[in-house]
Amino acid sequence: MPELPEVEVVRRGLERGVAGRTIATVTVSHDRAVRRHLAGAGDFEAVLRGRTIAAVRRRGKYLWFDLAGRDLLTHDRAPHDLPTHDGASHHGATVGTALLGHLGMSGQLLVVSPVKEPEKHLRVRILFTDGGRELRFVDQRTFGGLAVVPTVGELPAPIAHIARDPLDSDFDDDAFVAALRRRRTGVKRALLDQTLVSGIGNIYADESLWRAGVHYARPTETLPASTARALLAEARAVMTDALAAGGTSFDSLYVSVNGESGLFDRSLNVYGRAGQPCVRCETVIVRDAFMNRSSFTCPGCQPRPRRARW
DNA sequence: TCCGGCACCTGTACGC
DNA sequence: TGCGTACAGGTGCCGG
Repeated sequence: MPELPEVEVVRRGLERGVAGRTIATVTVSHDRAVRRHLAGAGDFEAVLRGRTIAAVRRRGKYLWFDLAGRDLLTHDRAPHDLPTHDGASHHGATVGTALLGHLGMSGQLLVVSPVKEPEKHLRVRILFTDGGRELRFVDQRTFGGLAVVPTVGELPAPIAHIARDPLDSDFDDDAFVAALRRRRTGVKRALLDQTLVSGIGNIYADESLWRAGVHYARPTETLPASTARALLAEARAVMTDALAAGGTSFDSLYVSVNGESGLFDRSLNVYGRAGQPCVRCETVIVRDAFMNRSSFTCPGCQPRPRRARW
């Protein structure tokens, strides 16, 4: 499942593979892949033609391509008419255009030869004017998607609410610790809230909690600041390690732009290890149902709080 | 405003 | 063999 380290690996590959190139044609073969592009698939294909990719950027698990050149989105409408996620206007702000993407559960952005056979779940194909390798969005479960959106300031408008991630140099540790302790929820639910801290998904939430010795159902308001700070440090460490290993992969659903899988799954200590002994204390790892998914914990290292909350 | 539950998807594994 | 069901889970929406 692509979380921050996996998305960053993909971003770096895309930066090398498509930055500076101009889009020739776009083909959408599954409308759901562009469902966030409200004007529809035909418009999506049309507005991208002739645009040059200036840079490939990321916040949390979102990726976007900054588009240079003429600004089709602002051509016919004044900047203050541009919609945002909350309906707010941004009169006077710097407005640009970006191709925004999210990999969802199973999305892949591949840079491949135009003569390569189409993948079974190929959803969007982007060809470039130089005739070189093309960009493909492949997504089995179609939780991911692409959209052409306005950028306001440094961010695409639809993701203005996404918090910085722990690997971002401008991430504010003190503000995070304070905000986490103000919440009235379970600590894992808070870690998965992308408006509080971005980039953490189910795998790295479980790994971070295990490293910090905190149970996922620990109420946030009972966390001492020192524990909250330690948890953040572990989240940062586990994602840094995963990034260095090229990301985590359990199967072929997560791959880099070259189609290669990461190796970090060999380094996971608790996620997916139900029934196996904890590498730290040898207590058997357990799996609990949580938020319609799974939580893996070591009952020895991460005792369940008396007052659990999730 | 904050919090929790759930729909959205498809391929795979497993039990009967 | 074939069918039904559980499971994987990030995000956004909606109701309380």
